[in-house]
Amino acid sequence: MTISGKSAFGIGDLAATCGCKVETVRYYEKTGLMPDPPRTAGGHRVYSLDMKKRLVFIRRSRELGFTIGQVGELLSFVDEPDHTCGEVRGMAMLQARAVQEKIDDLKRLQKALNEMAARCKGGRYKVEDCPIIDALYSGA
Amino acid sequence: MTISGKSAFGIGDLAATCGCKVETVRYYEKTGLMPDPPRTAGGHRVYSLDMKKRLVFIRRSRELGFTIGQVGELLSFVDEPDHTCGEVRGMAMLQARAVQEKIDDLKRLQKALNEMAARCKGGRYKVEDCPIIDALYSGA
DNA sequence: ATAGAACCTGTAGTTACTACAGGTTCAAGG
DNA sequence: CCTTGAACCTGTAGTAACTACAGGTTCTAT
Repeated sequence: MTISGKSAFGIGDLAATCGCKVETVRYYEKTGLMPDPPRTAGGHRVYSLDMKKRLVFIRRSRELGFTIGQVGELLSFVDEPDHTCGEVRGMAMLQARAVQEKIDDLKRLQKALNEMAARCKGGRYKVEDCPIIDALYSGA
Repeated sequence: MTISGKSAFGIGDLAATCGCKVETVRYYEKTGLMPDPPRTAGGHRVYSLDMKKRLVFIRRSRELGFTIGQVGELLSFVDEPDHTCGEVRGMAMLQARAVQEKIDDLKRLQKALNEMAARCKGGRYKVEDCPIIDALYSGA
């Protein structure tokens, strides 16, 4: 709290406000996503608002399905703004398409689950007729 | 190929037609998702069409984001048809609720991705002006 | 001044695979 | 029938992205 006159906080506060674990922050540091922060005399990490922003960006990107490597790519756009907006957009759209596919698959599975629940009222079903299996088997 | 007069194949063919690795099939066997298959005199695994169906189901379920444990639950519907109707129905509906939650999460993610991608025309803007980066970066 | 919360490093565990290493079996050609 | 090389076997170790200790130090509040 005394390295900078401005807002500065420890790793615990940083993690808490960003909704992740302290260990995760250190992990991001080890993998290079987060830079080595300044330390107190005793060795405690001290973070600035910019670092908090960066961690928020990393966490949200991860939630959106980007890998650590992809987040690193995105951050390289920030750290070295030599790339176009289109490159970043391309990554997001690729991710959006994958997400849509997951949604479609899940909808089919849910339909099958509901069908099966309905069929269970009657009595026994055979494996060959199982609508769950069938829902996911189509395509191979 | 000679254990049964019907269609039977080795682990390599099974994996290939299901789009996964041989090691993955053995891993599923180790974790109990796939049953121990019959073997040739020399110890090679021999698979039937039913086993292929099961593996396809597992792979697709995993792609949908179910954990190994959850896939096991889903498969228990197939493996243990001696459950009472109420039991099976309850489990199916529980799974359906989990599926719905997944769908909701994914829809939320996709909305965010699409919104952000839409705001970015994909042109030659520099990254400082990229709305995707901006949207994620200024989240908190 | 001191209790105890928060921090430090480092290692090991988790999930769901994936990649060898070193040896055995199978199926096809000669 | 015999050989050869692809495919198989077991078992261990590595990967991503965390997560959880263990054992020790620092910070903060009373």
